Amino acid sequence: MFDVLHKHITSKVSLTPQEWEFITTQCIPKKIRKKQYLLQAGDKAEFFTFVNKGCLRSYTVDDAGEEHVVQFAIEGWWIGDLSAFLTNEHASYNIDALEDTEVLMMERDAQERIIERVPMYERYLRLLLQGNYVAMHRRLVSAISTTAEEKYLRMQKQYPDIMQRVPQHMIASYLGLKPETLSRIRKKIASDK
Amino acid sequence: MFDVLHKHITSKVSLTPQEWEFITTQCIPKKIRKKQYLLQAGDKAEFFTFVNKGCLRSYTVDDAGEEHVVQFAIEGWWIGDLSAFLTNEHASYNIDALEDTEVLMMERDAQERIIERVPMYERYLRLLLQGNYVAMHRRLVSAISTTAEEKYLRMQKQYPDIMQRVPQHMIASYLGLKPETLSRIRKKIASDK
DNA sequence: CTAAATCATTGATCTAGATCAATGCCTTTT
DNA sequence: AAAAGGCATTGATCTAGATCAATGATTTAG
Repeated sequence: MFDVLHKHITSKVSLTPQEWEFITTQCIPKKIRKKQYLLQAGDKAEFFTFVNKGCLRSYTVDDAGEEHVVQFAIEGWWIGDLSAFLTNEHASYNIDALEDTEVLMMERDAQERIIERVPMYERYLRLLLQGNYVAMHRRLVSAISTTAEEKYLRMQKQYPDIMQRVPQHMIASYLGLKPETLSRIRKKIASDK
Repeated sequence: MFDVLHKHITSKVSLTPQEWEFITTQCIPKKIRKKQYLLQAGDKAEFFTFVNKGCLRSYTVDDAGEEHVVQFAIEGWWIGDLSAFLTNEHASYNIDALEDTEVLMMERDAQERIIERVPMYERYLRLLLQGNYVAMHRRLVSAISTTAEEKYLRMQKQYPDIMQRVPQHMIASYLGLKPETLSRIRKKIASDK
């Protein structure tokens, strides 16, 4: 149940058995069926979520009603509207399940209780954020300064596992492309080699 | 000399006078003349930099020799190649001064010494990262899902101070646009109202 | 104070990717 | 197993923004 999270945390910091025990008491396990929502825009963003098994995606809906995929999360990833979680505001993203999924949910207060009791947890959070920051930076630079084809190839290289599990039109959305464009790019790449 | 940094840190966490004193011993003040480099791609990224006064920018140069502005930093901002700093690798960004600038430089080891001695500094770093993460997320979503005009208007709204200090073609680069395009957008906006 | 860069603006094209539309292929659902 | 809704693919256009080019304006250097 908690194996994946344990591995994830202890790969970054070390914990005493008591500390780990305490952390597990602060997590709420939950199962989500494919297509169900975990969070909807406008909800209070009371929790952050760790994926044990399965696949989730977060996305925004713009004024024109268009969906934009912000993040995918598979086993071993955290997902949530960090901005709303931190500022205690209403979520501006939706999160739903792309597969039947098992998660651990951690409420804001639980998070804070852990920080109080488990000193190294603060470092874990910092390291987690650092990693995400660096990854997002790469994505941003790629978004601003490369062609559609290059974006696709980079993603292929960086997240081959996700590319295989997720519908193609959602990958297009994640990259800021239209499904038709991605389809043509794939065709071109296939014929190139 | 250290006022700006002191204000910045204590706005997020509280420190004892001794702790603050220790932090100041770990900073290296430096002045940089306009157009000088603070960091060049390929350098070891040994430090992270806090801006006391003035304005810096970080940018990449792509295969075609084109510059892409990644970040601006004015008084009260940190700047550096975080990715390279964390992983102890060579920088992939350049950083140079857009005005005569005063900074405090903190080496990786100094950073770690502070974390050892000043427990709340870890939280400061986490909060700093969180804020940056949220801001970058906004930028990414805007980059992927909005028109050039909207990007410009958003930036105007979010960083009016930077917009006034920085050459227009660098703002274009930051937004992933060409200078000509930004010029036309500005013209259109001016005529709209 | 003058010459030389550097920068913003404007006009005339070009093009990557979007949009519109149609077809067939898988998944779900019944 | 049939029907239906969601997907990927392909073709025919369209368009936002890029590119190329020229002209002033403004900054910088000597």
